[in-house]
Amino acid sequence: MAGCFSIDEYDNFWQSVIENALQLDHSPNNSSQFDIDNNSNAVPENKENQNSDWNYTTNQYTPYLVNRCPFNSAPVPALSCRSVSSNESQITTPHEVHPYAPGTNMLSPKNSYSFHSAPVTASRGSFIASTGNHFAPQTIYHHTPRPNIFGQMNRNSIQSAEFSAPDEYDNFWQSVIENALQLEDSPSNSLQFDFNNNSNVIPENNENRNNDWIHMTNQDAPCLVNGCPFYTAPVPALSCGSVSSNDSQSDPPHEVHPYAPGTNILSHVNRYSFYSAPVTASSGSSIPSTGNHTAPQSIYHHTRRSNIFGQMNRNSIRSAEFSAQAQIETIPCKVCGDKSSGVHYGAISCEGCKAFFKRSQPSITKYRCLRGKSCSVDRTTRTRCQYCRLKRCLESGMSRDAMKLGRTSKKQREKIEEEMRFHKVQLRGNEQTSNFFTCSN
Amino acid sequence: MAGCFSIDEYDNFWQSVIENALQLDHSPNNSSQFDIDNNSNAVPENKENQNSDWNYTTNQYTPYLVNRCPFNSAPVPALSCRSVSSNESQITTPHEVHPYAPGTNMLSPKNSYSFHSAPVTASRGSFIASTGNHFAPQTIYHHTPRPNIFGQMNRNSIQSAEFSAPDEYDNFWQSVIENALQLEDSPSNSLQFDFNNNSNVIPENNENRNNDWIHMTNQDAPCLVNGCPFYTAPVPALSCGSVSSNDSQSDPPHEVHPYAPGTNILSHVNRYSFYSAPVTASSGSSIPSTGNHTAPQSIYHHTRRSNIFGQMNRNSIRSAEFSAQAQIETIPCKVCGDKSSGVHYGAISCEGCKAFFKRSQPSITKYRCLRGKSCSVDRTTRTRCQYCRLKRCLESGMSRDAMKLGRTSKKQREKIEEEMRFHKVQLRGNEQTSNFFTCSN
DNA sequence: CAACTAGGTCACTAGGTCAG
DNA sequence: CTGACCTAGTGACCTAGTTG
Ligand SMILES: [Zn+2]
Ligand SMILES: [Zn+2]
Ligand SMILES: [Zn+2]
Ligand SMILES: [Zn+2]
Repeated sequence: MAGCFSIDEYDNFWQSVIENALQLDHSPNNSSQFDIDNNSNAVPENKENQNSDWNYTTNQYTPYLVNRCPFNSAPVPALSCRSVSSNESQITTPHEVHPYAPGTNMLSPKNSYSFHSAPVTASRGSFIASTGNHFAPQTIYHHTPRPNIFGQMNRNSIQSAEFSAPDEYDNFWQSVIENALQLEDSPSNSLQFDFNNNSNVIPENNENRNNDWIHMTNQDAPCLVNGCPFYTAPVPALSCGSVSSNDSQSDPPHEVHPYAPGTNILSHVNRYSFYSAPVTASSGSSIPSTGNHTAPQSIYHHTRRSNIFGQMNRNSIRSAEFSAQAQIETIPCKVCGDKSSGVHYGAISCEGCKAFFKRSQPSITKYRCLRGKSCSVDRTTRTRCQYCRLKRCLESGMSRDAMKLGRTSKKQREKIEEEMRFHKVQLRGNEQTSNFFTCSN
Repeated sequence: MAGCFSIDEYDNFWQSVIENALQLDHSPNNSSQFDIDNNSNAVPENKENQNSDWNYTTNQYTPYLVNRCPFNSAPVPALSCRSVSSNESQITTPHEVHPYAPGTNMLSPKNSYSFHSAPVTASRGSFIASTGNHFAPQTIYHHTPRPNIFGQMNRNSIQSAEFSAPDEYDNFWQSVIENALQLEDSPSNSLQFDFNNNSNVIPENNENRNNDWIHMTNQDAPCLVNGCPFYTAPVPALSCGSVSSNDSQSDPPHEVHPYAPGTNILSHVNRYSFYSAPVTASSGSSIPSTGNHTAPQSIYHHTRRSNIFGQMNRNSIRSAEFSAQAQIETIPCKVCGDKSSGVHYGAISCEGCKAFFKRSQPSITKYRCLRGKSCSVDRTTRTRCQYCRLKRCLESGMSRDAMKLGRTSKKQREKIEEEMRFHKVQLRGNEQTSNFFTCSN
């Protein structure tokens, strides 16, 4: 069993896997779809040159700027095999791009459809503060390119374009990966990826100190992006480099295998993301070192994984990634049914209703209903009748006297969790939110 | 030549400058304009008391709440000498406020016309996370007061009210400052402000590595707020306190002279603002240390300056500071292509289309197309066919249910900024937008 | 402490207004 | 009828401060 893979070794392994795959007869690049020279479907040069953003980046003849991407050698599809919906502001005539083609943001979060802001990185081996990687993920640059393809599309289009790739293409690469994982010299068969016999992971008791971490560091389900070829590949469990521990570290952290599943190498990394990310367990101390490393590898693991969601706050990360731990936000606003943000003035309510109730305090009388005092109050209609909105607030039990400060007590928490469970079921069970929120009338 | 000014020394210097100036015969406070006792133009007491915002804050008899402001002893004008435009929602009868009078927001950015956001600070010497100052600039509190004076005025009015002060008043204080700068014991004559012989500034080659920094750290034009009496005063180049170095520091950073030009003491500081700001030049290294400080003072200088614009990304900062700012208006109306004014009924649209859609609400059917229901709808033709205009509105997604109120969320903002960038490029690229957006029949 | 929320801010827009 | 201009709300986001 192999020991510890260096980044180069890891790279080389996957690189050769790809290269071998490209030789196969049934490889996509041997199809006419990828025959760029005989393809009129490519972005015309003159089009590209009209837009400086496109200049050197979307040139389909030199698609990959970076040599660390596993798709480095995979061909760019030039031939459209299905149509992509587009809107009026799309730069060129819409043309098909394979979701996993280099230059596309396969792994990127749905909401990071812009790469214009992606840091243009330096050369390999440099340190990029914004990502916290010692080895700058040059793939970021790699992915700077094609924003315009999706840039002006709406989310839904992006999503489908990204993730509902033609099966053939998907399956081909998926099987390439899967076969590779069987190889004896695969990283997955190395000690480094052997979680069961690895003392390098965060000790449970540490994890448990911070709820935020519990699921994030679950190393058994490394990649969250369904459809990613690395979805099933293992996360490295054994760190090769040393890590400094806190969330604001400025020194080069340890190496993280850029393609390790669970790390979202391809995503646009928001510079602010993690400095505010949840951190250490113990107060003032650094994270307990594991072996001769100062930080648990999984912190990095976490950090990288958060990338998937870009700049989110803790709660969002937690719920978005794992939604295992129920959040109060799953319970809709008792007044209008919008997403709640906690217990305000005694009722689970949204930011809007909270602020509305606050503003309404002094004079309940000043509002007047122009209809029958039974206007509907939901997310879209809530602003149409102040009287009825305030009525709903009061009916929901909002009151200045009911203000809740400080922590949620265990009893409260229990009650809330019960309700959350109910709403989860509701959500899964057919989105029929019904009139649960209509506790009044 | 004096050495390093402490904050107290810096304060005291300016305090005494002001105090001396107030003794001068031609000082404003010796004019009848500032004779509050014999002045009927002041805010009437009963008015003040009507609005809790005014209560204790705008009491003109005790105008300064803080003793660190250089204008602490400067009088509040009570007598109007020119008129201020006002609108009906203004709380009191409009009355003149001298732009540099205490209680006015002389130093505030033009777009911070509300001070509701100014953090109400603690006592001197405490640490305020939000500003990153060890010595909390209490003047923030000081300047919280008079929002209502300008509160409901539009930007233009504010701007003129703030910055086009009566010349006499301006000139008086300007010359006071200028004279003070000539004094031997002025901070400007101290080593601390001597940029030419100061190794503590960022070396040029470092600055130049990152274009973004070039202008920001230009120490020759320290204060951006035209009209500020410190406009011409120097920025300290030599740090007196120690600074921890990285961009995500959590410890109290060094002291920054609260009144140092370039520091925007009055602005509301968003906590995340700068931790991400300085992206270092050199690979793998932390921010170049300066002397025995770990961070270059000018980064702080920059940092502070960014405050003016709150939490913006690099590009925004740059453009906001040094050129006209990028606004949503760069994105044309989705209906007619005219200049948009925001998101109305769910679509980026112009004032005209907004109002048109509003008027069209009650009777959606009443319009009729006299041609083939495919009339062109642009800036000039939009009024020719109501039917087709409304059709375009609906196609653009305008709907009463899509109303967006309140602030733009970060995600929305990101999307908008992406589109703005796109349209900027289009604009630069020869304005031949032609019928680009009309690609879908 | 860590987990919460009241309250504050202020960037935004619906809807009103009124001169063309 | 149109649309430039204005303001009362609105609500996303933040932080001080409270509580278990
Ligand atoms: Zn609500
Ligand atoms: Zn009603
Ligand atoms: Zn329009
Ligand atoms: Zn028509």
